[in-house]
Amino acid sequence: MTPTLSSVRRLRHLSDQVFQVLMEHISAKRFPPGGQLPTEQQLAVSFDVSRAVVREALACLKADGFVETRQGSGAFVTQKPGGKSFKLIEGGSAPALDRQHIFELRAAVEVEAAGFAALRRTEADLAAIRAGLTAMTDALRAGADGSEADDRFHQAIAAATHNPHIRRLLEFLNRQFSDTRRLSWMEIETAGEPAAAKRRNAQREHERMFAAIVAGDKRAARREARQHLVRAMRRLGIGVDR
Amino acid sequence: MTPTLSSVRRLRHLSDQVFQVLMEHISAKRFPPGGQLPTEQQLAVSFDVSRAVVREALACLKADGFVETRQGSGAFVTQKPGGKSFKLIEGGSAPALDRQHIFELRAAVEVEAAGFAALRRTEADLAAIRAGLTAMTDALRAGADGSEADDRFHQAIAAATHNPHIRRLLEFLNRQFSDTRRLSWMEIETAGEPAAAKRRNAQREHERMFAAIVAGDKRAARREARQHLVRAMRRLGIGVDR
DNA sequence: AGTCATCATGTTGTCTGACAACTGGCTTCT
DNA sequence: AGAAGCCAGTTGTCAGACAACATGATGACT
Repeated sequence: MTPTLSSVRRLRHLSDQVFQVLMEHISAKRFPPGGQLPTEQQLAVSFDVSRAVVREALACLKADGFVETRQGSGAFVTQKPGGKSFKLIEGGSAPALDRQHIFELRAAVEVEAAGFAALRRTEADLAAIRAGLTAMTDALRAGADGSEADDRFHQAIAAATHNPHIRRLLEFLNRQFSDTRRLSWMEIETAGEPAAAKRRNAQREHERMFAAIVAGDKRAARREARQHLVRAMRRLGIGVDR
Repeated sequence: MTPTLSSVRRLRHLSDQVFQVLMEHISAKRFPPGGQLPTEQQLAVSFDVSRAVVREALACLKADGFVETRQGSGAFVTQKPGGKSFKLIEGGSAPALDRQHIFELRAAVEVEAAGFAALRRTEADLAAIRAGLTAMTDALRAGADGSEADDRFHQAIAAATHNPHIRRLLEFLNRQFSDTRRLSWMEIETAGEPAAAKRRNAQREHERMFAAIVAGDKRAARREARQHLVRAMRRLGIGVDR
């Protein structure tokens, strides 16, 4: 029951702790890029855990692209660590997951996505976007939660860019955002009386975005998307720099 | 030497194969979100591998946020799979890593980054950007490879946004891009005679971006950044939709 | 002496078996 | 009926062993 004991055995999974410590060492360049790590045996005795735990931690590091192993040779830090995956919450050190900064990134991509959608949309794309739009209208009329329809609308636009990376990044950011966004809608629901009015405004902005995309007007699509997102930030109570 | 043999044992590591198959099943929603996976034992006998291999594959899936395990209960698919990390090369199925689409994404973020940098840059930020600029000039004058200075210039702008997510995403995209970009510079070196002229043009665009950021003119910064990136795409021989 | 095959050693990859920690449902006792 | 405790099942961890592979040293042959 010594207090120092808890510092080692507190986190549920040993492999998580090993992962975190190794990640920290790599981030601090205590293990320099391209350098070789200690052997699994050495790490195991060093951390006082079994080799299986070390291997699991290394597997996570490999998955994130911080380490690569060569059978018979050893484990090495990647020249450009972290080159395989992008995470909002960097391993261990959480930068607060602030809504404003994430939303700014989302807006940057979404504005451009609207522009590309205007250029490249097919008839099928337009149909999908329209479907999201009408679903939103129906939800609004029924007084239901329109967030799902909102998702579909934006996802359809992302798909219309025909750029898989833009589409997948927006999916990723929305996934990270959905929890807080649900919460925000609830806040609006409870706190703000003119919730319905806000939604009607959002819907009007959606329609203007859609019109620009239908017209194939890239600049207008970007402008409308930007306006929609800026206003959405205001509606969600997120600070916005213009 | 039978051909069927290769289909099973071609990927070096068994855990990679298991990871890929499981990932495929999850992507195809054969294992639905929120659903429970078979036990490690069952997976082991099903894949005809040891439980250690299965555990390593599951560790990768956990690291990417597709699966979460509850000790004593089992392993479950996340409600929103893939919510923890964004990768350009989706697990196994490589979407060709096409330069155009990645560059489009990079441009979207970098244009917005220039805008935020114009709004938020401190004196230290301006000094860092200027340092990258002068380094580029020196490299250009010395006839050296200016790609490193170019990196520093763009990274300094990304840092000036004071938005860690935008900065880190640009770092990530540049890391993915650096290999192909180095190649592209070489192509320019060999194929195009007016390589020096192209670099001078790029440098002029950089200076205009910098001037807009110094002036704190968000719209001008965005405009110059967009123009720079569009022209960079042309210089690199990447198709560009305007 | 120089070159090449061979081997010894060390490292990662995989297998096997076992036990600890924990969960959830079931039984059993009051 | 309600609550306590037990029990099978599952993940987490440990230990030891062997296979696959890489690398440098050793030795044989030209």
